[in-house]
Amino acid sequence: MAEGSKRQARKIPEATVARLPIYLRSLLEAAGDGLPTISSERLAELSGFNAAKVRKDLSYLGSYGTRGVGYDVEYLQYQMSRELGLTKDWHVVIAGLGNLGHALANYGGFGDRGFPVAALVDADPRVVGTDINGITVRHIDELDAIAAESQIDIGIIATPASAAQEVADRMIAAGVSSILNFAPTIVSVPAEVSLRKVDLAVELQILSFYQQRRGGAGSTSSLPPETAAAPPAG
Amino acid sequence: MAEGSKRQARKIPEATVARLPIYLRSLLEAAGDGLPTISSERLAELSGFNAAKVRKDLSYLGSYGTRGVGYDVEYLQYQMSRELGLTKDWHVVIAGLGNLGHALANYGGFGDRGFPVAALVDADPRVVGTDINGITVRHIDELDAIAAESQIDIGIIATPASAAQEVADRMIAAGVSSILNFAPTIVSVPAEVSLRKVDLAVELQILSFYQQRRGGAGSTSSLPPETAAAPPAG
DNA sequence: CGCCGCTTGTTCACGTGGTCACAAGCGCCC
DNA sequence: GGGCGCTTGTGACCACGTGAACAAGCGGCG
Ligand SMILES: NC(=O)c1ccc[n+]([C@@H]2O[C@H](COP(=O)([O-])OP(=O)(O)OC[C@H]3O[C@@H](n4cnc5c(N)ncnc54)[C@H](O)[C@@H]3O)[C@@H](O)[C@H]2O)c1
Ligand SMILES: NC(=O)c1ccc[n+]([C@@H]2O[C@H](COP(=O)([O-])OP(=O)(O)OC[C@H]3O[C@@H](n4cnc5c(N)ncnc54)[C@H](O)[C@@H]3O)[C@@H](O)[C@H]2O)c1
Repeated sequence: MAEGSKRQARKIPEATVARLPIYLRSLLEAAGDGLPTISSERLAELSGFNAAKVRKDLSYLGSYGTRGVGYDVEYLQYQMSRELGLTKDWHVVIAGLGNLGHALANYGGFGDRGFPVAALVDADPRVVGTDINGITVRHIDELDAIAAESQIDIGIIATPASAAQEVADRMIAAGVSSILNFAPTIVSVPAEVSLRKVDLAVELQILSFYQQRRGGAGSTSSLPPETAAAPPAG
Repeated sequence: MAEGSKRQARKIPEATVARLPIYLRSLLEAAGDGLPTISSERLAELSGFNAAKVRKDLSYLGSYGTRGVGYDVEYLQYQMSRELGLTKDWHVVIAGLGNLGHALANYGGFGDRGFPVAALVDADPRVVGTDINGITVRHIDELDAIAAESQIDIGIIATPASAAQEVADRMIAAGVSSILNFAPTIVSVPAEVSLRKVDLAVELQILSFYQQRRGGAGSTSSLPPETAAAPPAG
């Protein structure tokens, strides 16, 4: 790790990191339209942010733009992919093949974009052994063996909340250091493991909060157009 | 400030609003254990934040704690539910009954907690008319009629990205003012509509970024335990 | 009835993130 | 080759969110 020579040590703000994938997707769209370069203003339109933020975010990656012209779409795409670590495949394991796990396993959008599903695991003997999208579900006890067979980078938790912490612990023990949790519960992980969560119920309740504030309680169908109190439309 | 009769005018920070549902879930857990009161410290443990933040967040709701004792679990639960607008049911429509839409429609966790699925809509004639979890899928063209029959509060978009904007527009035209978007694309809505998005690909790419920074590129199985660079474990 | 320990509610200092504005720099055209 | 318009990159400023620290206040105990 003692590289030193590269001034790679730029620390990119967390908020910026979260926007990079959106920029990348917008660039893909622009490339599809055949545009050779793109301005920060146009990129802002496509990605839903404002131009100043776009420029500042991109400046963290380096000075890849040309004043008076804009950014070279293909080159910026490459640099951003590299920064996001998308030049290699990241192997994903999905734990819990119920409603949600099935949908995720059948979804083609992962493998397409550098996140191939490498394994599926469940604890239910009725599920273990079945095939989903060409992959055989194995027992979660085999997780260490699975990780030994092929590198597993990312674990997705789609089990009931009660099992989430245990599943996370097992993943970490098997060497997984990035986890995406769909179960509605708090999962604790050591500092060197990344954890992100997607929580449906939380999202709905946040929507509920702002809708109530707006007075959208349903009984009146006439909306007073004066009541502007809806922040989460960013 | 023209005082205003209600002191309801407290503006709760957006970041706090996003944590309220987590607190509420933690309170539910505490109530299940039969605890009459809970301290900010204990609530912080359960919800995964720190005690100072918990106290500050709760103070936005009002002074519902007792110094030297803590917060009355049941009362705080009630106040928080009221603030989040959970004292009434919010009717949900799901658009797009593919992989993901099916999983969502079959999921029991919504109705349980005040978000009953009131309708399902799709554009594919092969899907329209089928029953999912006891609800018949209708054509998206009927959205206005559906909204006229029964109030629809929240729309969930689970269609391909290419259809997301159009579906959102139709929902808004039908009077829906809160939308949750699962499609990986930018959707624009007027200011008086709340929009939140859940984007799987973005989450995976964020994980990829931090894992690469940590040097977890897979070829070397020996992880230098010194490289701590994994913020998203909040 | 007064003291004491415990926990809240709030204040303050700090860091992060967002917005604005503008000089620097590039390409193009005359 | 010089000027000119356009767009980047960045520095300054402001708003928001976070974390620590502490006085205020409650209940209980002697
Ligand atoms: N289905 C949805 O649309 C949806 C929406 C939001 C959140 N969620 C959350 O996602 C999670 C999964 O939801 P679901 O509807 O698919 O649930 P589900 O009950 O249909 O499936 C859960 C699966 O996990 C397996 N499992 C249980 N314990 C396990 C363990 N210890 N190790 C490995 N596998 C185990 C079960 O065998 C089952 O196959 C839940 O936490 C749920 O709250 C689901
Ligand atoms: N399946 C997953 O696990 C998953 C994960 C992440 C993101 N997503 C995203 O969620 C969305 C849905 O994914 P999916 O796998 O369910 O796709 P899918 O193709 O299986 O289903 C899409 C459904 O939407 C319907 N539809 C198409 N156009 C429509 C329109 N104009 N109005 C109403 N309905 C319409 C289709 O008939 C189909 O039933 C996609 O945008 C996808 O990228 C899915």
